[in-house]
Amino acid sequence: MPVDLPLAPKQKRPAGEPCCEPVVYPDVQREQAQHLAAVAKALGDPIRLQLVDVLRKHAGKVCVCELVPLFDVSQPTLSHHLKVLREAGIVDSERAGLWAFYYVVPDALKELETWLS
Amino acid sequence: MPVDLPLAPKQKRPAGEPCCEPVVYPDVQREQAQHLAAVAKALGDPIRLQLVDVLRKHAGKVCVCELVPLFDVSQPTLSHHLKVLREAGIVDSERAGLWAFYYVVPDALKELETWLS
DNA sequence: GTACTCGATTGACAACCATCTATTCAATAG
DNA sequence: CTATTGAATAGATGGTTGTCAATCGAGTAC
Repeated sequence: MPVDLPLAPKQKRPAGEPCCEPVVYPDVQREQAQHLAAVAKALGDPIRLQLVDVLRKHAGKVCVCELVPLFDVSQPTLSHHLKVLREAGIVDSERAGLWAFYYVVPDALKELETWLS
Repeated sequence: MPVDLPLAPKQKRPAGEPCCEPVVYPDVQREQAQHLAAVAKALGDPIRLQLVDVLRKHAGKVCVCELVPLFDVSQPTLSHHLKVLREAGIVDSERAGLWAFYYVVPDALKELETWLS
């Protein structure tokens, strides 16, 4: 994840010259940044963040019917948020008859946590 | 941050009754979730995440003129992203003559990191 | 079978977002 | 003073997002 920008202070510079040479950003990092940002983006809604919070607290699988009454949004809206989290790879679901049970994918948040620390 | 959902399995239930009682979500947590989500949202763009990454790697303050050539976006667009990060409390800036130097606010990401772990 | 229930999907709509070009503002250089 | 420069702002635009009401599909209960 390191970048190694050649970061000269450049307090003063000659008038006509450019301020600094363009630095190539490694593509590997760019891809990882895209993934990290995608996870962060999925967490960037209060309802989704609380959903993840609830699911993580109850380490097991949680029925959607338990989740809906926790929030002041309609059932389709909550279903949409769960879909966003699923597509970001943060949660997954399992059906049992009529019910759907959601859970946090193990280590799905680890990469972001590592980057943050 | 704990939630303490009374999470009964509810494998089967009588037909007419509701699936589960509504559970009150503590308002304290709701506010914290809003803050955490705001920080995550600001990180939810690849360019902004890479900006934070660059600024964190170079523990000092970095001139905007160093940052612009790193990305394939115009200078106003980058300025916009820096503003978003500033308004989320993640970075701050300091002017020295014509130049503006940005840096990551110490511990700005700590709350999110703690929540993630 | 019919009636009902849970959850996902669809379609619509307003709000927001990332991006650009053009401009402005402040500071420096001459 | 004027010209130039680094960065922020304004305005426009196409795309995305959060939300809801309505509907659908699959499973269950009778």
